[in-house]
Order: sequence, then C-alpha cells, then structure tokens
Amino acid sequence: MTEGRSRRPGPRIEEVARVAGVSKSTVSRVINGEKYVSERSRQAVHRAIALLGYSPNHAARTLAGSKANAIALVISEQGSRVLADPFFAGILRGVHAELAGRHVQLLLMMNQPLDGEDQVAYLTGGHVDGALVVSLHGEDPLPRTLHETGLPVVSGGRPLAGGGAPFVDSDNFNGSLGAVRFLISLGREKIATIAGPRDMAVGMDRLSGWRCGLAEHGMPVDLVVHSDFTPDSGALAMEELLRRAPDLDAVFVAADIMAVGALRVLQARGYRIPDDVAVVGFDDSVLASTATPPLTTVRQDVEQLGRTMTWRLLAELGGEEKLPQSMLLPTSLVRRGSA
Amino acid sequence: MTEGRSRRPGPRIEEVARVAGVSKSTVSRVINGEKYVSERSRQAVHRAIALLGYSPNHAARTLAGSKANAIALVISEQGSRVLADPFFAGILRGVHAELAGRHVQLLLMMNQPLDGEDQVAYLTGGHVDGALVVSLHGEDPLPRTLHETGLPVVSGGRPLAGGGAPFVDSDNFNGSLGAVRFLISLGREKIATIAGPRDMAVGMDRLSGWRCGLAEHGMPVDLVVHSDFTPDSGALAMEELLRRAPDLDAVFVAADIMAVGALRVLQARGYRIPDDVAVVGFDDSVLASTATPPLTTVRQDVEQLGRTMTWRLLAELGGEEKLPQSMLLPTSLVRRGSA
DNA sequence: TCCGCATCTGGGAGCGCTCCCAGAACCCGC
DNA sequence: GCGGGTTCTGGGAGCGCTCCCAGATGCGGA
Repeated sequence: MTEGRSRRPGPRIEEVARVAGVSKSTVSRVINGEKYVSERSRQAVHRAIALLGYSPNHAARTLAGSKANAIALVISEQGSRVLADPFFAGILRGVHAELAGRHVQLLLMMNQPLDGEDQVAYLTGGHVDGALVVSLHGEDPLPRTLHETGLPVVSGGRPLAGGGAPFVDSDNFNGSLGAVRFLISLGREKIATIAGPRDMAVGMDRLSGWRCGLAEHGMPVDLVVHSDFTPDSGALAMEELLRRAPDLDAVFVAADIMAVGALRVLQARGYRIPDDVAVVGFDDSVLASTATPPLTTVRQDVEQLGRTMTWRLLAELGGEEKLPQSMLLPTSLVRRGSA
Repeated sequence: MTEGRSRRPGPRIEEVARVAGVSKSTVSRVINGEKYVSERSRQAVHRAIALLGYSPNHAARTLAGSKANAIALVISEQGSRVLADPFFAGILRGVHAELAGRHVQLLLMMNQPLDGEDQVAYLTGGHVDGALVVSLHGEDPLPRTLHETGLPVVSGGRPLAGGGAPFVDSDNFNGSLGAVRFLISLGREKIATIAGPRDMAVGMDRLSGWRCGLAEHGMPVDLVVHSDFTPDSGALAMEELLRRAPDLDAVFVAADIMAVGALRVLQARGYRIPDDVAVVGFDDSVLASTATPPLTTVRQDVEQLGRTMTWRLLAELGGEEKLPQSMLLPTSLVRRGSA
C-alpha cells in the first residue's frame, strides 16, 4: 500500500513479464536458461529485457535462490608477507580472467590467524558458493576445515596434510628435478640446495625434486640447508653450505628471493658465477631478471594457476562430474646468466 | 507452511532476538549501531550473537535496506603488470584491516580496458556503495566517471586530471625533495634523475620534488630522462644520462625497479657506488634491499595507503561531513649502501 | 497534574527474486 | 476414446533482513 520507501532504479522482473506478455516465472526461467520454455516466450522475454534495459537484482536472486552467485578468494595474511607479493597480482589476474562473463562476484578475504572462527562461519554461512584458498603454508587448516563442511573449495598450493580439498599447484617436483638435471648436464658435480621450510609443501616438493635428480645419477644428497624464503636467510644458508663444502660447484635455490641472498654471499667470497658456482633459482619473479648476474630459474605460471583453480571450482559448482581431484601445472627452465 | 525448501545453515536474526529476549527490530538496531537502544538490550544482543555464532545474511540486508553493504576494489589490469605487484598485497592488507569488524564485503574487480562500459554499469547499478580505485595510470578515466555518477569513490594515487574523485597518495613530492636534499647534504653537486612516465602523476610528482630540491640550491635541473618503471628502461635511461653527463655524481631514480637497471649500467661502466655515483631509489620495495649494493630509497607505506583510502570511503558512506578532499601520506628516507 | 519531548521497543509490510505446486495444453500409443 | 507422459505456464509462498509506524516509558517544565 504505502509507497514511502525509495525504490532502487530500473525495472523489475514484473515489468519485463508484463511487457513480454508472460508471467514472472517464465521470465525467471528464461534468465536462468531453464528448459521448458517455448521459443515464442523466450524471444518475447529477450526482447522485453533489451527494451527495458533490465538487469536482475543480485541480492534478490541470492536471497531467494539456493546459491550465492559469489565465490571467495581467501589469501593467507601470513603468506602475503613473504612469498605472495609476486603471486598476488598473477593469481588475481587468472581468477578474474576465468570469471569474465559469468555473473559471479569475487569476494576477497584475508586469512588472519585471529579470525579463523568468524571466517569459517562466514564462508560456510551461505554467503558464497565456494572458495579459492591461497595458502602457502602447507599446514593451514582452512582448506581442510572448509572442505569438511561441504563447501566446494580449491586450494592453491598443495596442502601438506593431504586428503583434504582438491588443489592446484605448480609442478614443483618436476621443476626442480629439471633444474638439477640441467646442472648435471652442465657437468656440475657437487650440487647443493637451499631448501624452503619443512612445513611448506612448496619447500618439500622442490627439495624432493633436487634429491631425485641427484639420486638418479648416484650423487650424494647431503648438501641441504633449510631456509625461510627471505634474502637474508638465503645468505645465511649459503654461508653454511660453503662452510660444509667450499668446493661446491652448483646450488639449486628453492626460491629466487633466497637466491639473491645466496648470490651476494658467493660474490663476497670471490666465487665467480657461473664459472665457479652455478646458481639456479625458482619462481622467475622479477628478482630473477634484476639480479646480478641475472638468475637462471624455474618459471611457474602463476596466472595460469589462478585460472585453473577458478576453472576447477566453477566446474564443481556447475555440477560437473569426474573432475580431477588435483592438478599440477608444468614449469619451465629459464636460462639466464647464473647457470 | 511448507518446509520443503532447504534453508541456509546458521541462525536467523529471529533466533538471536529470541535468545536475547528482544525483538527482531532491536537486534537489527544493535547490528547497525543505531542509537535508541538501551545498554541492557545491546549487551544481551551481543551475547546472543556470540552464543549462536550469528552472522547476518548479506543478501537479505542488501535487498531490504537501502545500501549494498559492499565496496569494490578496482585495480587497473595494466598497472598490476608493472608497478602493482609490490603494492598489491600491501594495499589489500590495509583495506582489509580497515574493514575488519564492519559488515562490508570487499568485491574485487580488475579494470580491463575492454569492459569499461560494463564495469561502470555494474558499479553504479547499486551492487556496491562505493569504490576504491587503484589506478597508477593518472589518466584512467574511471575514478572521474564513477565520481560523476555520484558513486562515492576514492582513488589510490593522484589522478592526473584533478578535480575528480578524492584521492589518497604518498607524498611523492616531499619524498623526492627529501631525497635530493639528502644527496646535496652529502656534498653531491651533479644530481641527475630517472623520472617516471609523463602520464603518471606518481612520475610527475617525484620529478617535481627533485626539481624543487635542486632549484632551492640554485642547481641546474636539466639532467632528466623519462623512463617507464621497468629495469631495462631504467638501464637505458642511465646510459643516456651518462652520455650527457659522464661526470654526474648522483642519481635520483623515481622507482626501485628502475634503479636496479641503473645500478647495473653504472657498475658495468666502472663507476663505484656510492663513491663515484650515489643512487637513491623510491618505494622501498623488496628490490631495494636485495640490490647490490642495497639501495638507499624513499619508503612509502603502502599498507597505510590502503587503510587510509578505505577509511576515507567508509567515512563518506557513513555520512561524515567535512572530510578532507584528498590526503598525502608521509614518506621516509631509508639509508642503505647506495648513497 | 498534565503535556511535550526524548528514548526505547515490537509489529509487520515489503525488498525482487526463485522455486514449488497445480494445472493447462499437447502428444503418443493402445 | 482414454490413460499416460512430456512440455509449458502462472500463482504465490517464502528467502532474511530493514525500516516505517505506532505505542510504551521516563523525565522535565509549565
């Protein structure tokens, strides 16, 4: 009765129905691409929509329907401080590209240790249809927790525990395996590694690749120092390695950001790169090309990672069957000056 | 009557009301921070919310209310490829921190040249209450366009044209002014600059600061080469400068990412840093600390930038009056090895 | 005492859709 | 002709909130 409250601009579905000469229900069916609508009605509705410039109200659809028409991108706060900076834009570009043209909102959340409870409540509270979780820390419980509540989730990066949500990751193992094979093909004989932390899958997978590469040539796999994805810790690790094996002739560093620290130490000690010591990094971040000498490194396609995660999630939401549980994306060696 | 349809999980406002012993209306008032609620009721409601783990349904609030309870963070696709990577995480952390505890969704959009129309339509179509636009390209029309439609907008980074949306930016001018004064205090007498592109406010502001710093000591301001925020173009610019003034003794580079290129050229030509040539960068990105030698640079607080933008937008949405049209955030000089 | 105003509260009508239901229209084979 | 299906359609009850309204209560001044 009362017409007091200010209404939003634009036509409602009711007006479309009137103009098209059908009922609300039929308009709704057309909009949602359901079957059981005659060609005649469909055309009429499309014409009415175009005529009125109608666009359905997102909130109303979400409220009335059984889906939220939105997905969340959850990024671990912690990770974002360390590794994620270079990832960030890439992942997001990928997600966005894959979302283009679909009527799905992208909600952004950062995963702070503090608000774990709230976040789970929010995510499983029907506000989103699914979640992409980018958490570099392999032991982050979020993907698993969400997965167990039944919310469709795709994890970016392999969770350490396994058995939880499906994940998409770069093929870290084969990437570093390739790097080591390359170093061996160069004739290097004493190949060390600066590995990532033990509690990150990305660190462990890259370490495994290095081990495997050496093992298949019967070479010893004892020159390992763990580090934590910062330049300074990379430098410390390099010092440690040189102390243990001053005559090493190659280092595979599990991340470019650690490699720059290692480079610094090697140069300070008078080692020529790559003549005395060959260095190979991982990631192909901007640091790799700006380092002196420019870093030979294993490239991972972060944008593709974002795309693939999104594709996998949307496919699941679309009810697709027999989706791959998890996926690894290929990496490639980028040769520059350091090896 | 019929209880056929599957309801979303979680408690409704009605249950909170029952547990708190008040009405729906009162719960709603508490949630929305309205006045005219007794302290007693407020407490009871808060307790009930905590007890039940209630989180309001976003779609319902949006549908019923006059606001969308969401803001958009629009990031220029273009920018994200160049400068934004280091910004990205920082801005987002800031935005997120400022949003904490408020029931405002953060929608992420990338601003591709292609979908300008759609994007404006979407943003002004009532899906969001306001927008944060991070566009490093000063001539991006989006902030202005949105602002003119009446949508509250805050631009991150000063738009070149001016007169449009309010903006928040680092104080690029004073940052570079400080850098130049510092170089002069070191006794440097022939101070060049590698500036950013002419079509980015960030580039022009940093150039102005350099000019001003030299001018106040009566020094010539002709050693300028424009470049485009990549290491390679920084290197080219450095070569050009050395051609014009082989005896320069300092360079202010308007971004760390260009500075690494400049460093490379200087070292290749046999200049000692900082003895022969002092180099100061801008941003204090990760590149600054990993460069050899580590880069003396002007630090800007990107996280604070994100926070401030968000604060400004929310304040406007909250109906606050007499807000500053635009704001500049202080920068600080970080001394490392290059100057 | 009584009125006015500020403070507080609950009831209930929507917001614009989706989706269930019931039923109409039409086709097929027996 | 009749039962059984498939295709199509409209009506209308919600989805979970907000916000208007009307009413209750308390306090101060005339």
